[in-house]
Amino acid sequence: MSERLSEVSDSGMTERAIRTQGDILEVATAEFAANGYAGARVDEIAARTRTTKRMIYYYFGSKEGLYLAVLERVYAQIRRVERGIHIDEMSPDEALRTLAEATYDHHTTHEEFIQLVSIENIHRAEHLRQSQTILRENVTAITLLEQVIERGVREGIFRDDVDALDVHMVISAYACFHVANRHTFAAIFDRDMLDPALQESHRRLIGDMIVATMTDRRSAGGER
Amino acid sequence: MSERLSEVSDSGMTERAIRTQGDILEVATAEFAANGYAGARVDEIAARTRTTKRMIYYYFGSKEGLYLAVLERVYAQIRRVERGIHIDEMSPDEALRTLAEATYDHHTTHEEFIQLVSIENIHRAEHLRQSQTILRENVTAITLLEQVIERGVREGIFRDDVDALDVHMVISAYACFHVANRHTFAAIFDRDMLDPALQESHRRLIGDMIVATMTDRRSAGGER
Amino acid sequence: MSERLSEVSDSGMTERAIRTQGDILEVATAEFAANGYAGARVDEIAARTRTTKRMIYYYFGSKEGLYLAVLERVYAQIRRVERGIHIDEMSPDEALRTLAEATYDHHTTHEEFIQLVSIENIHRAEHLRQSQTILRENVTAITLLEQVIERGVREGIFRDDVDALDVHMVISAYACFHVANRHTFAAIFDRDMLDPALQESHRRLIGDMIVATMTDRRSAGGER
Amino acid sequence: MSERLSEVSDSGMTERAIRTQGDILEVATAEFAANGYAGARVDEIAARTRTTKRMIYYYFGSKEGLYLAVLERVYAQIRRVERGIHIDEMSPDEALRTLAEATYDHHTTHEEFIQLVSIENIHRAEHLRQSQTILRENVTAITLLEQVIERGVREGIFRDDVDALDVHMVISAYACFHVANRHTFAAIFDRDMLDPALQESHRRLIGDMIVATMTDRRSAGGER
DNA sequence: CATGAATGAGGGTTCATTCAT
DNA sequence: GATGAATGAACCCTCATTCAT
Repeated sequence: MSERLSEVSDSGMTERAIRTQGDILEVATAEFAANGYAGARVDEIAARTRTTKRMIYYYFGSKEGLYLAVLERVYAQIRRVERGIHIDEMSPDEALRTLAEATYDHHTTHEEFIQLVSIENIHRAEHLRQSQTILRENVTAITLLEQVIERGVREGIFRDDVDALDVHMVISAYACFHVANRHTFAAIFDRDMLDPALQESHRRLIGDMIVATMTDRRSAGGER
Repeated sequence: MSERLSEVSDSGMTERAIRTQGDILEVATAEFAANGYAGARVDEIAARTRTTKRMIYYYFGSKEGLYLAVLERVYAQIRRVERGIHIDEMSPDEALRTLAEATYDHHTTHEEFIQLVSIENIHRAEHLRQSQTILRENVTAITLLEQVIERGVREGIFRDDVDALDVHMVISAYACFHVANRHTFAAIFDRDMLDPALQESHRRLIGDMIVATMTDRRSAGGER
Repeated sequence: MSERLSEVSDSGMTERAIRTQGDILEVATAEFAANGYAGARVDEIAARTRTTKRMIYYYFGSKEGLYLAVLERVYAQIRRVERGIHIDEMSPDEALRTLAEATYDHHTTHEEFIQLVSIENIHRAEHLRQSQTILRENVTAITLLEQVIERGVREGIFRDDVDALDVHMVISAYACFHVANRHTFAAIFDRDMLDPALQESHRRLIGDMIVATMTDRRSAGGER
Repeated sequence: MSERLSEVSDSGMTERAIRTQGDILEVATAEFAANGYAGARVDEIAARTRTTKRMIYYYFGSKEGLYLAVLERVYAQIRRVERGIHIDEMSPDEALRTLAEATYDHHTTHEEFIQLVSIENIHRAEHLRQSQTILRENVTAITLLEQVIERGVREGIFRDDVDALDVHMVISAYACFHVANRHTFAAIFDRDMLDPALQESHRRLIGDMIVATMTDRRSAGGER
């Protein structure tokens, strides 16, 4: 199952098979994201596809197998974005801001990814844990951050008691929240966090926060 | 439906009826939080209760009615926490840190609440929107924040381009993420964000961040 | 599951429930006997019942559960027959003949039982082994035989190198075969072993065989 | 369909085609014997074969066609055994014992044959009846028995009210039972009828029985 | 208030079989 | 001859919900 997506580029499959699978995956991604794992209907997915329900089982074995493939697909996508970021010639704080904004941009434009992550968490990540591919490839997400922070600390402009994983968490939390909690937030406060009018300032805010925090004199070191 | 909980304190119900309802709600909260709306089973809830499935329908009308009552219950709980916070004699930055930590404390100790919020978002808050009680009472959550920020801005120590809702969002995002994305984060990075060993530093970090951001000279207004 | 049938006489069930279950069991017995475990259709069983398919799952949990209940039912029936046999005042050979004929009579008039046993054997008795009730109660089937044979050996009229289980096997084999292999035998040799015209002589033959064998001078002990 | 196997020896087929068919038949025999007709899976058979599912349909037309071919194969095998028995110079009782033991030997060493016969009986021999080959060739199974019994009766040492088909039935019943009911018998009485330690005495027992019965003075003729 | 019995609609899954290449 | 892709019918099972007592 974990290998399916990579096989797509192999020649073990016909053009048509690739298209069919891709078609199913696209529809399934939307359905699972919109209704949760239990709420999604295999029948409904099949109905929105060029093919039949039977093909879903032919290619993915089960509802869970399909869900897993969907998960791998969206995680593969975010990896591609991460690989496209280049921060070699920036100052540490510039780099930090760039990384923060890249995450913000990805998450706010990939609602389905965030929804699937939420769903996965409701299920205690039990499906995610089955995918060695995802686990293996996605740890590297913080490699860039580690390098930047190390440089900032070495140059004496970053506090040294906040590690890369903490920073990643803060950035992810901020970006995720925009999408994941969009609806309850809007219902209660009547503000759509993804309103284009807010985008620029929100995009800047996460950069501000992370840079202000890492370069803050009072917080860093001292009495702690 | 939305009025049911308030009836509890009325005298239209026997002691026993109140206990039965409370019992059902407690079990239902756990079940919905653990499995999502579609994933939760009415049978399972009934089985874990002292009463029978028939009682669930007697008191709550339907699965959706029960879910709504559960939502109202957990939202009522967070309101009680908010009402208990007193920041009148603190400096704006102290107050900000206090509010941030209170949110952090609540969310990290009420996993079920966060899970239910996640679930509600997957369903585009369509249930939440049905409860006037929740909507009416929970907007007030930012009243305190508004006062603090206004004071800080007036005193010239806070930037003025970040409003109370933004600050609330940032704090909520941080606190939510710890619980909501706990499992995927742990699966990929092998770090449990709720690990007691991390609690102190994580608790401080959100205060640091919000204070550093609001008091940062470079970020506020000016050149941008 | 194993306790179901005995519960029937308890008061934990309404009259109606007992009837419903009995109805289902009767139809299911016929269906499984006629089509095998895999070949039987739950839909078909439900259709031939006063109730619906849902009730089958309500009472028996699964196709397998139903099959198991069917198995217990037919095995309970044969136990009742066995308990009704009285041979206390017969001579050993008379008793032997009586027991043989009782088995012959039961098997040839309970086609479904034999078919279910055949089916069970195709599945390596994996269901039977799950029923402690059947296993526990049906070993006693040879108690009578043991007593009779012991008496015959003691009186010196039976050979002593054939034990009760062997005799049981011989009798069962003969009686089973009439029903279990009825169709292939008829197809090839054009003789219906259950033809009423043959019944008398076939009934006597198994008695003849078992008595002749046990009392045969040449076979017993001696030169072997 | 019924003619397929005979084609094998014709030259209308390549070496390879013959091997492929044999391969399929062997696997199919095991699958049908182990799971029954409905329980056997064409996919599974194909998977255990060197060839693909398509080939099964190419050679055998359908699941039923394959099953029929399997049936013909195992019945052809037992015919070969029968043809190998020579009893011309034996006394009637010796010959009888020899035939009984031959059947016992064949059945206890051809579990799949017995299982397939059981399965066929569950389906009321409806497949068997389609194969003229099997029906035509297997009636001859009792020719030898007929001759022996006739001789015994003529010589006055055999009773004359038990015909060859009855004897065949008794012998078959005994031998079949060892294999066909092996599992339920073992489950209930904890004795494996095919235990090598029992083989010798069980092998002798059927001979004893049939000879004792046919030569028994009391049973034959007389008062009946 | 409370309980076991009952239900209809639909959900996931599987099977034998066929098509296109 | 051989292969992967595709299919429709049906199969087992489950769920929220209601009824009778």
